[in-house]
Amino acid sequence: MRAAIQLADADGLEAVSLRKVATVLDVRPMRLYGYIASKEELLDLMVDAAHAEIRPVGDGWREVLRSLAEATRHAAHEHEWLADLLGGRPQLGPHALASGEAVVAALGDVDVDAIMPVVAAVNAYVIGAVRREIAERRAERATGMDEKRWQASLGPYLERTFATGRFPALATVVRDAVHLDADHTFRIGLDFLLDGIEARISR
Amino acid sequence: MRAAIQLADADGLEAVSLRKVATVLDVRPMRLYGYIASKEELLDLMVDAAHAEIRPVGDGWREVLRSLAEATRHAAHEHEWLADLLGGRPQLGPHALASGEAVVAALGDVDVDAIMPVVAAVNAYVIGAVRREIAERRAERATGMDEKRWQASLGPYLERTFATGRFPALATVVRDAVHLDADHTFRIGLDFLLDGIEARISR
DNA sequence: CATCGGTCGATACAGTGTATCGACCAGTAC
DNA sequence: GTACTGGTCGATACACTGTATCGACCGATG
Repeated sequence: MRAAIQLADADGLEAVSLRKVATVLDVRPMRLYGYIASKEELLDLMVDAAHAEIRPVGDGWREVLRSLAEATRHAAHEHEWLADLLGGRPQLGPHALASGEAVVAALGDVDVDAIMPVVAAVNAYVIGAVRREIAERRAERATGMDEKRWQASLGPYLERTFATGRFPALATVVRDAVHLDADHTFRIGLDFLLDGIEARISR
Repeated sequence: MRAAIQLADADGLEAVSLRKVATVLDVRPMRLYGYIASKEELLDLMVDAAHAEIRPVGDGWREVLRSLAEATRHAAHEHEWLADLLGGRPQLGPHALASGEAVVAALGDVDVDAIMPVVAAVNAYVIGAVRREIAERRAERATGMDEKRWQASLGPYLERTFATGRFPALATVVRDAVHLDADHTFRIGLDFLLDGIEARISR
């Protein structure tokens, strides 16, 4: 599992094959089936291992939920393959449950029936936001490693598309509105959600 | 592309191979490369085609955003493979842009600089919520097609895990709190988010 | 009718996850 | 010390993947 994470960190998720993992461990491929039942199980183990790095901290439900979100995002920045896996299968491994336990424990002052929807909503937002962010980051990297070539490559396409006049409102926003960086976008969306939660649970 | 969607609807995303698509079309595999550059491009086309079914409607920003969310979720229910692809790559195809245009156009009464973060936040929530929901649905289906066997298979594992006493808060919530169905969970999270947005943009 | 140019797709390649089953070896009985 | 037996392990094989290559073919041109 550690070997698989090593491979995924270095060359992405598609670089993880049972043969390569076995090679890293200096073992024959079929040996791995003594420990895992399938490749999917290996991926599940990788995700659970990543959850070990997600330790929400803070006082009060809002701080803890914000911490959970930031920690998850941070983990996905260190292990971009997490963005591909998060939310793809139910997470019931020990480390994932431990994260959940820490969060739920910190929500002691919240109505019991409200806890699950609140945590589910924050998790959903984080999963989606991280996926979008990593996807964009990869697309930028694919078009030449720096932002200049990215704009040079995307710009013309969008220019042409907007020039057709089929997306006037979109064109206006893209051209006129200030563009926030990834950090701000993530935090603003998270604030929307936490504000909404606060309004409802204190009702 | 339509052939690929047919295959994915029937047997899931991993059933989509260029050979099978070519067979459906009664064509030799390499012929496909006259229309697409790679399999990834085919997947992008599938996602954009799915966006054609996502047409937000309604009056006012809140109704339109809710409609966008529900329509996306509905599309993912009809095409479960969407859950695997959504958010995985930037969506710049014509139908995806058309969805964006419809949404942005309906947000005319919102401050220009607020539009992008708001739409991004709603999209992020929807992507994550849909992924989680579909993942759970698949897990249920994998353990015997009906809810009874699902609980019979998951229950013992969770019982055993909670019996260790390592996750007391989690155990309490899972045992004592009312369990919402997928529809309610989705809508409650969406309401949190829209409430939070409303509070900020009318400030 | 001959030649040329360009297109098309059969073949090949380097991989993938995993089922199968023969080889091997520790432990036992004599 | 030797013969046998049971069970484990992993080499081999299979069915499949996405896609590069390049020879064959065919329509158009001289």
